[in-house]
Amino acid sequence: MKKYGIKKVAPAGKIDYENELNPQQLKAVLASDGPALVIAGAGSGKTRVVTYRVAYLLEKGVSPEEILLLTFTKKAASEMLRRVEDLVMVDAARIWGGTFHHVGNRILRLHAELLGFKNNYTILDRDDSRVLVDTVVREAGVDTKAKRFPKGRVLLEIIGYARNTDTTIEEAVEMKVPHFLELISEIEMVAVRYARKKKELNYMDFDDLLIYFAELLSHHPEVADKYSRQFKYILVDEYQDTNRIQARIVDLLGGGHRNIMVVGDDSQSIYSFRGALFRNIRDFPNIYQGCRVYTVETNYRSTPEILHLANRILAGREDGFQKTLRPIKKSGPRPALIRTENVYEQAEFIAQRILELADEGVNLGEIAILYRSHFHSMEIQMELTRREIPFTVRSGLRFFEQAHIKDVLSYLKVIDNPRDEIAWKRILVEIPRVGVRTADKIWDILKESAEPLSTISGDKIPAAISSGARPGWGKFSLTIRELKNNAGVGPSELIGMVMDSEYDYYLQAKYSNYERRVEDLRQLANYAARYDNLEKFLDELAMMGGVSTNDVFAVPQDEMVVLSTIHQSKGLEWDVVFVIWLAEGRFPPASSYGDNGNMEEERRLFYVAGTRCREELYLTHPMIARQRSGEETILQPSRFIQDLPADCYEEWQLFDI
DNA sequence: ATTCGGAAAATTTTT
DNA sequence: TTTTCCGAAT
Repeated sequence: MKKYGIKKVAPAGKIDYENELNPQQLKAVLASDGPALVIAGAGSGKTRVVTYRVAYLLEKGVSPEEILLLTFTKKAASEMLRRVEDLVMVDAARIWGGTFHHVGNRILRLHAELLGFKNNYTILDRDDSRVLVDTVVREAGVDTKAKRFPKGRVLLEIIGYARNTDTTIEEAVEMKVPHFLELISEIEMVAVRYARKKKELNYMDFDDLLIYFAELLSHHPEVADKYSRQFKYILVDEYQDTNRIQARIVDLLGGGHRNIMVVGDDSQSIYSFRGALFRNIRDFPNIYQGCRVYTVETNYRSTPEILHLANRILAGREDGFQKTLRPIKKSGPRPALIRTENVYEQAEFIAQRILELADEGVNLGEIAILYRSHFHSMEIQMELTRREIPFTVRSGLRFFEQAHIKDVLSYLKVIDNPRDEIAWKRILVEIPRVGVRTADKIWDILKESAEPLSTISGDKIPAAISSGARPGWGKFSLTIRELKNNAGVGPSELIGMVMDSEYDYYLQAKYSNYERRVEDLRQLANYAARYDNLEKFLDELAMMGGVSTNDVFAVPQDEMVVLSTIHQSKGLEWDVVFVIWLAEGRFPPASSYGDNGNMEEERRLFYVAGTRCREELYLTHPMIARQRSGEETILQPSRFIQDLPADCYEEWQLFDI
């Protein structure tokens, strides 16, 4: 079938900036060249400022590829670029937009040899990284039994924190898990071997995409020069959540021409656990002398009642830029505080209220339930299911992190990169009668081979493994051979081949919900159809861990209540928002107490939660909760609520009818 | 020496 | 729902 592309050729209508922006926004959008900081409070049209700014630059004659737009998620970038295209007749796809990780990857793909990698490196997602760290621990012969040694997950967190904050492993351990300080030398050794192993195997984890990006720019002036010449204008969104490395990257790229505009809100910095420094935004004007500071405070999103509460959350804070959200919307109901007997009553209240709202004509898609930690959503999920209220969960295990998805992707990975140890071992141990030991043996042979995919067919491997494992191996090698012979057909078809292979029997045997998993895989194949290049497909997926099932399936969102962690709700908004589990020990969580905790960040998190809401805000907390031991404890209301003046909310009392 | 099966434990927040 | 740990089975 013939396919048509669309190119806009009509001349762009001139944008009427004065009419479409408020005075504060206008000043920021029309800012002249040079460093600029835009402090944009929640709901103040931050995205609008960024998109109009980009459109303005384009109208001025800046060409799209000269603009670098760094955002917090890939989705935010594409959304902004889409809106730019509505404003100006320019092919916005030519603008470099995405997360630091995306842009880093794009550039590293071209220059990785300069750093001792090959350009076709494989990106490790978090689970891959964990597996590799565990492998390193095993290979290093650390005695994990004598003293309790941190697990892969924990080690990764330590290593990642140290790298993202540019500090030593020792400091990271002291900060995160001080009780492991006595094992510091072993942990340091693991960190070193992990880094070495990644280089040997041509792997980059998420942190590497940032750190090697920065290293590339600082150690190779000719590369830095090339890109800082190319990107004449740099815009960074959510600058309050950048870490030291990211700030350095901005510096290295834009330090010369200084046409850097950073946008953010220091009150919404909620990622310090992964190294974000809200100092970055606070100190920006000092680092960039002559920087102009623009403040955008008019809030278009929320009612005065909600903003009053939001402003009070952060009242008395010393640090940061002074700003007060100024309402423009008409008055609405006061936020409600509901104390419930226990978690079940909390869930029942919310479900009931949602049904009432639906009766009043509120669209379910305009309702969100926000919480601090994913597991806080469990009772709610059960209650909504029981009452057949449709909902979508945007936290917890992500679509691409599910076992069967990762299995099938591993088949594709070994075709794309036959030296991918993690992917090989993952699928090898799924062969009947093959476990870790046999997988090690097979990998040793593959590793030494000049062409691993051809070695699959020889008799070298059957000779090395036990007779029990040979039949399984035979079928497996056939599948690999078939994939290899069709490597050019595109990821979607390859996924189909894996599904038709012996792997299907494995799935049936292993999982009780086989049907649903097969359906997932069909959707994955469906999704893959939009890619014709295997490497690109795998790259995107590795960095899309945060994508939920619904993003992949393109299910219409407007019919479902959204359940989300507050972190994931950043940048989004709903008419009705429930913030749940507002009890001491839950939100703020126990981990935020004490010297190593970060109570101020928790408070900002509460601020983010409240400011997601347009009309009706509900704060709930159970008064009694069952501990894991089975014991019932009385919960204190969250200090965030106790600290609020009483005029911020009204209290509702529940009674049986 | 390995694999496999069942029971127990564990889940902050994420590019 | 998944990882981890341990003893039985091959």
